[in-house]
Amino acid sequence: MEILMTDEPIGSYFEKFINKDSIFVDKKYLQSTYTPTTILHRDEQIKAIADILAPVLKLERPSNLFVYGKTGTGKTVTVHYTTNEISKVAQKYNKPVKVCYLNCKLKKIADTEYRLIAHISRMFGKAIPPTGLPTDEVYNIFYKAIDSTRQIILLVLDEIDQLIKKAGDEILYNLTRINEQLTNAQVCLIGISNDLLFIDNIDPRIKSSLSEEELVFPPYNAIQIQEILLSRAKKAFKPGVVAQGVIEKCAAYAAREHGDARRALDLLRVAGEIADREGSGKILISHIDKAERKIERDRVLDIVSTYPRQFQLVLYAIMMLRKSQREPLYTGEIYEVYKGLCKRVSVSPLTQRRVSDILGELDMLGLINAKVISKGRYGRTREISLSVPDSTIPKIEGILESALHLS
DNA sequence: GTCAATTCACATGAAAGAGACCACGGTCTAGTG
DNA sequence: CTAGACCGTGGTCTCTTTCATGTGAATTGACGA
Repeated sequence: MEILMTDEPIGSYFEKFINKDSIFVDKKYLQSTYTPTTILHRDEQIKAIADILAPVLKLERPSNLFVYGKTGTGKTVTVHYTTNEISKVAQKYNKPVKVCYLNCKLKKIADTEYRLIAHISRMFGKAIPPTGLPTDEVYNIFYKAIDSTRQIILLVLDEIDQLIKKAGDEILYNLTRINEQLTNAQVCLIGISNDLLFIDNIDPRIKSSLSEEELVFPPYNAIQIQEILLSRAKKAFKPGVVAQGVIEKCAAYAAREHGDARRALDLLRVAGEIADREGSGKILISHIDKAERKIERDRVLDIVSTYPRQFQLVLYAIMMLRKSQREPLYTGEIYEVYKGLCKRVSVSPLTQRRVSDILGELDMLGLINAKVISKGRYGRTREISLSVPDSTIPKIEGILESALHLS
């Protein structure tokens, strides 16, 4: 959030804002929710998905499909696109094909068995309370809801690895066997996963029925990302506002991060916003650097201010300890400082077991670097260091201190 | 010097509990005709 | 007689605790050269 630095009246600021011409034509083309009309560098995959799913148009149940690939390799967008096309055609020929897309990562929507089934049922117009019903009851409602008419349902489960990690693989077992319970309707599962190893850790029976077909999305290379960026930038920005080398730099950043196109698009969009706000009529390379820092800072600050108090306490303990002591830090030390901190703010401390998990989660979030090491005779522990840029540390401290009512 | 056993300081897993939230069905109450 | 208020029961969900088991290499100490 940039702060208004001048002392002119706020009204005229807004007026300026509305009159100021932005370098954007339409930002939506750079947002990750946008599905482009043509997808670059994914022809093979589109063709493969189309081949696999085509039988739905004859009302035959296609094989279940499992899609792998790292983040930002276009899995979601490609599946979206293909299933959209299918439902368009199906509509044209009046075939009862329905596509259900669900992102399992979204909290409070589809991160447990109950919620997943409830959410799908709601898509079919059944009202299901957010909690309170037995799970098999919800299944019954679900069966009734979809089995009432003859139809084929393409159930797309995005980030399915998250769901399994949190809720176990029983859901998948139930889902893969769902067709046995149905007389009219048929369900085809399309699983999308970021985690390439995930399928190896589930029950082999489920594995074989879920991944009747598999499809791997390779990362984009830098050139491909450039082309993608270019095609989106053409629509999103006014002509000529993107300086030489900007696209290339964005692509290079993203290619470094295993070819994550989403990241590249975010970077470009934020760079555009910054350029806009600075009143510079062009996006320069320096804006990309600023954008990268801003994205990271916003992400970190968001986590720090929204996560539960116990997480904040652990993080604050790490930051305190870091001042008096050289990194790396170890779990035991942090726990001691944490306990002291709890006493100070009169919060009952958690067990070390729990704190250990919290440290693991902070690591996953990328706020700290935690590596399990063995110090031989002196035990096994996590070696921990803070992994946020130094420039944001004072801000984090500020947020934590006010959130925890420390002085 | 070499080798296996020991040992530390946690990590990691599994299970179960606490407390918040919620639906459902039954009972009670007050208002209505 | 009926709509709504008010329980009790039984369910989910998240965060935790409890108990149990695992683990990797520095250290130790026995052994043989």
